[in-house]
Amino acid sequence: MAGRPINHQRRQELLDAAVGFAAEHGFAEVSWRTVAAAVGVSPTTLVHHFGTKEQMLEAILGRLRERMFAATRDPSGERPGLAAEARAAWARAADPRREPEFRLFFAVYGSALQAPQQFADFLDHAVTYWMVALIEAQKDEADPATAVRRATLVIATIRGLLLDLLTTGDRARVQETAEAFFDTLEETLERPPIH
Amino acid sequence: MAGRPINHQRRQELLDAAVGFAAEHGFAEVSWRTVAAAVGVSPTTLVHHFGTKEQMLEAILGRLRERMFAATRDPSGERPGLAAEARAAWARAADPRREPEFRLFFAVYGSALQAPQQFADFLDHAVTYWMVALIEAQKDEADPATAVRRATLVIATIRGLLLDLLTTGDRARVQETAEAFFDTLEETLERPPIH
DNA sequence: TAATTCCTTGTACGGTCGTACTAGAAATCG
DNA sequence: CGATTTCTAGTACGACCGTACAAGGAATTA
Repeated sequence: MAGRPINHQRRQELLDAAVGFAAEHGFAEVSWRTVAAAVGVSPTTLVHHFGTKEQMLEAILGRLRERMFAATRDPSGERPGLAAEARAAWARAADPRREPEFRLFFAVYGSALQAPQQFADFLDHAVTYWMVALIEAQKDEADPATAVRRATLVIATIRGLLLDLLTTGDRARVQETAEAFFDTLEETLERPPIH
Repeated sequence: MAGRPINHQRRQELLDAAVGFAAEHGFAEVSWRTVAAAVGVSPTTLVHHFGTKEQMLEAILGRLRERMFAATRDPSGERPGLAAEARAAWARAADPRREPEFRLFFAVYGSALQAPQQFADFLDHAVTYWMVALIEAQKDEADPATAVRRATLVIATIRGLLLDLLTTGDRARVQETAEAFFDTLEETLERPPIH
């Protein structure tokens, strides 16, 4: 009765390859034929696994979002303090090997047409995650309002510095700025203001 | 001898219309035919004024960059203090009416293929401008190194917050964070650290 | 007025795009 | 083995793309 089983792993392989191609050549270059040629399969094979091109783009975006979220989250699950965690997140994101990925991420980020809801959700998740981290960091004086503001500021700063890092040729300038920011963040959290 | 004079104003009109279309529909939708249909002229007319499509895209990017730089700079030329200036820059950039423009700006920002040098230069100009403003703000204790870091941080923060503003549905959260950031920036500049 | 140059338009060509259709090879179950 | 479903590949079709070419109307100078 039942025929050949569906090979889910095969789809993941093709998806990873498609993400790699998109990160390297940009979204504008993504087509059935170009991706197929780069991967080494027939265009029809990609159509068979993804359905339509829009579905393939959504799949690429979804996987890209997963990687971005994994990059900004501490994989160990430990909470050595907010400043340290922010520092680690920066170090992970500022990895030059991730540059093509982040380029593609930001390119899609600004686009109003490419699945904006997905990225809005992604951003909200990031804010929530950091807000929780911030509240846990300063356990006693947990003011939700300032925690949200600080989480928003940390995320925005890291993101803005990453944009700078992708654009400028002076990586050292951005790197030093990031370290200085984390230093002041550490001081602020260790010595909370009186008022 | 001489024939009909070149109408430079006509090109600017078409360019403005093209920028408006690109900001509204995104770069992916820009083609001779689509822009021509939106503007109300023949595709051949656009070809005549811009030459090739790549040149038209460059013209659009150049004009977009001009608007972005004008938006982040104080048109009055006065220097009421860095924090006030940063506040004004934020107010100008966070204008909801500019949202399509900024969307397009960030969409191109991350792209590695679309004239990256232009945007690298743009960023360097912005850093230089803010650095000068910072040094002038704290005239006596002018440390170039920290001035550059602070300029980088201010730019990155504003840019990151703008990205957040374009993505999230909670504008108030971002707005409050921005105001809090400018407050602390003001305090930091008025009361420089001892060390 | 005649010549010259710019502005605008229509048409046509080669190329790439997404997608549908057909068909053979591979793998699983009765 | 035979039936059934998945995987892969080839082909073809209509649509849009950027660009080149030809031609008529508009504006300026000699």
